[in-house]
Amino acid sequence: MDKNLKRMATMQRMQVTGLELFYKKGYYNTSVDDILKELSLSKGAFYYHFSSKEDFFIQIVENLVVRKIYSMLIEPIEGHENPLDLITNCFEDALETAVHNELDYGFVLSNFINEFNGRNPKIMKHLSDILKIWEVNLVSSIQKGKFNGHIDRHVDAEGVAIYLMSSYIGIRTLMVEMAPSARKYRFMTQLRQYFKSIESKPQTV
Amino acid sequence: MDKNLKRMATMQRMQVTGLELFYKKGYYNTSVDDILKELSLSKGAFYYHFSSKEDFFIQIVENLVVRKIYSMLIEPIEGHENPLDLITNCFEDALETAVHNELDYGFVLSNFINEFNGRNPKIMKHLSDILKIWEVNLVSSIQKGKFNGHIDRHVDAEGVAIYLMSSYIGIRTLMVEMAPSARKYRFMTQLRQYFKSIESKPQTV
DNA sequence: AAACAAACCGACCAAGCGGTCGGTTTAAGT
DNA sequence: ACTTAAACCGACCGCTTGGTCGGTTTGTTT
Repeated sequence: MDKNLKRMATMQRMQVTGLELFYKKGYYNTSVDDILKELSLSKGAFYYHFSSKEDFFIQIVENLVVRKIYSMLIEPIEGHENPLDLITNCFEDALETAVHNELDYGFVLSNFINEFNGRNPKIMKHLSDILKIWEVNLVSSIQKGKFNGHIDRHVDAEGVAIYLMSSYIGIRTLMVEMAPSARKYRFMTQLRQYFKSIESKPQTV
Repeated sequence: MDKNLKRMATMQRMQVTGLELFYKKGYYNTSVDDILKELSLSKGAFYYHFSSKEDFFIQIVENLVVRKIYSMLIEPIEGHENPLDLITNCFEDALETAVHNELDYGFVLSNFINEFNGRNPKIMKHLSDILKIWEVNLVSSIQKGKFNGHIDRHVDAEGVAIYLMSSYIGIRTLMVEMAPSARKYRFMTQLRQYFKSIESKPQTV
């Protein structure tokens, strides 16, 4: 596509373009030829590097999707500040990125989970693992917040994590469907409202 | 399948089976022949009743999906009681149904939105319409709650609706992926926490 | 029983799919 | 210059897909 991508190893280029198209059109609705056409490469090149379409996809998940989730949703909440602020900013940034991406097709991870759920257990396993990592990091962040006095000691960290993940997955679906900017704003306002209700109350004991 | 379904009009049977398979395996991953095999019918019968696979799907959405959303998510919140209670019970029931369905593949509507988003605008329009109906009903329910003194006058009804829809869509995705019962419980607990934060405070003026 | 249309059958088609394979190009080592 | 192997090409295979169509069955009307 670009001149500076010319030197990128063929395998890498295939994976990047593969993720682009799988994300845009879905796995089953994207053929190997679609990807190869985009890169002016042949079937031979593809099956020289990957043993199957499924294997190709799993490598994409392991390499590119994992990294995306880390940089967008995990690393931003890893500081020592108030977790509620970190999460608020993290979501704010992630959603803002989606708003400004005119070719947004939703949350990569939940899109794929939806597509493979009950259809391909092998791939589902890989996607579930990523989800688990996100969950674990959210939980430990919230627990840290409880310990540091930012979050009410009585709240269930697991519960908060599930609730946050749910709402994020959902808003990303809704933003794709219509009025992303307005929906993002409304979502963030309610998120702050919810956070206010679980932050530690000053008059404790 | 069942003896008592034998009298069901062929068109209806096709739609019911079609929805079953589309929901289970996805639209693109389900062939017309898959549906016909299940019913022991032929291509001729299918294309006598429907002009294309797409047309078939749209009729399924208009007939069956709409009704499902109405009975599961809209009618249960139509009473005159406290909307926060109505919505809580509505979500509780909807999620409990999912928990007890061992063959659960997530929220029909969001699954299809994910599959068709950016790929088939015509179908997307029909799905968006249903989402809009849900949103409108949630908003009016919440506004009623504000008027009747159940919900704090300062909350943004649109915002609450979007937040509720987001979280519901998300938790359905998460429940499909793992531990549905535990996740449902945690979700409902946090939902109640959130609702506590937007209910009308007794000491108002 | 003749007529007729609605409902249904199933062989068929072109196109597209994932995957294979014998052969060619490219580039580095000697 | 020769060898060797990695990288790549593209014709090809078997199979499935959505969709077509000439023909048969079924049920109702007269």
